[in-house]
Amino acid sequence: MSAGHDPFPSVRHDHRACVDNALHDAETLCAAQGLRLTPIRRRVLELIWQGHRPRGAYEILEQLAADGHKPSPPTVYRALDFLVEHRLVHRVNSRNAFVGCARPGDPHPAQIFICDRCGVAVEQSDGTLQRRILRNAEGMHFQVREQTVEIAGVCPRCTEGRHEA
Amino acid sequence: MSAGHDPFPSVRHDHRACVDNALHDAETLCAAQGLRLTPIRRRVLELIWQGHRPRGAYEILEQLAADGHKPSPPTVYRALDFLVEHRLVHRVNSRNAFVGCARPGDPHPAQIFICDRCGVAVEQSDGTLQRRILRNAEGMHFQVREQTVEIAGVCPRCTEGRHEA
DNA sequence: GATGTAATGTTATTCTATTACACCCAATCA
DNA sequence: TGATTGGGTGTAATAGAATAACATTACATC
Repeated sequence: MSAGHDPFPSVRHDHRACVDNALHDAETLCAAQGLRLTPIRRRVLELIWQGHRPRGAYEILEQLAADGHKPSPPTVYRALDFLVEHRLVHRVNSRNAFVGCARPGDPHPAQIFICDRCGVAVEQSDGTLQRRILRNAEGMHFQVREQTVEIAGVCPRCTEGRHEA
Repeated sequence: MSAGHDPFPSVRHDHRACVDNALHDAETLCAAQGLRLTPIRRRVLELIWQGHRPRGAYEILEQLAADGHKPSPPTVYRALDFLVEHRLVHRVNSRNAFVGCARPGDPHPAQIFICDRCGVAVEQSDGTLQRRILRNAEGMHFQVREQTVEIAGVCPRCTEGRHEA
């Protein structure tokens, strides 16, 4: 993995470590909160972390099928609901897809940058930006429940012409 | 329409004026740019403006059916594509729906606030917020193409207990 | 009228998500 | 013990959102 473009990872980098960390974090978090990281939930999380690009529910479903037994949609959506609810993954609304959360369990809303070319998504959590949104909401007496901030464009790696998709 | 909670309109307010303005603006804009506001496009825009709540494509389709002839999905999606492309309506990604644009033709990205209870959506265009996003993107050498900023919560009218849904 | 392009019509299909109901299993308690 | 309960999963059917591919029509221009 070459340097210089962090935090944008190469779409091809070896991220066994990412997966391992994510699973470890998830186990710690679930243990701490008395949540059940069942085999299905764990496997879905693992599959999502196979890359840094958001994955659709049916894409995950196909991958689960490769394990030998193809579950039906509700099974996958239930696992995803669990993972989203407990902040282990983010839903990417602009793509109807799901991506691993960089700060599992942390309730901070994130801004997600998604590359149109390689598909890699990276999250940020800019407190200033977030406070600005809350301030604007307050200004109109709007009570915020949830924020969706997604930015599509071209990541630094792809800008340089070495499209890695 | 009672005062005190602008810019959040009542879900029940009489907005013939909103619709009329929107259609008038659209006609002006299309004339100026040599675009064709065909009957279908015009009707779809009109239906979207029937309220301040985002509408799904199939909801629009049903309403078109009431006109006597039920078009097929591509027809509606094409009209929506046109309206979105020329900034007459916004796509609300978090709902897979469409809402009238308050500043038709203006290329400024908007932040959309959507009430969970009454469904009303209001847009804002905070330059400071937007610049902050662009700055963050620059910081990671990310070239922005499109921003999605959608905030879900409860609008002032619904907060007061007089849910208007 | 012939031509080229934009717009619409039509059919089928793909992708995304949920409803409703059955079943299993482990924890709890009468 | 066994009855109950609740969470998790299995299954079938369906709803909802979006697009592909191709045919046809409308319209401006030459």
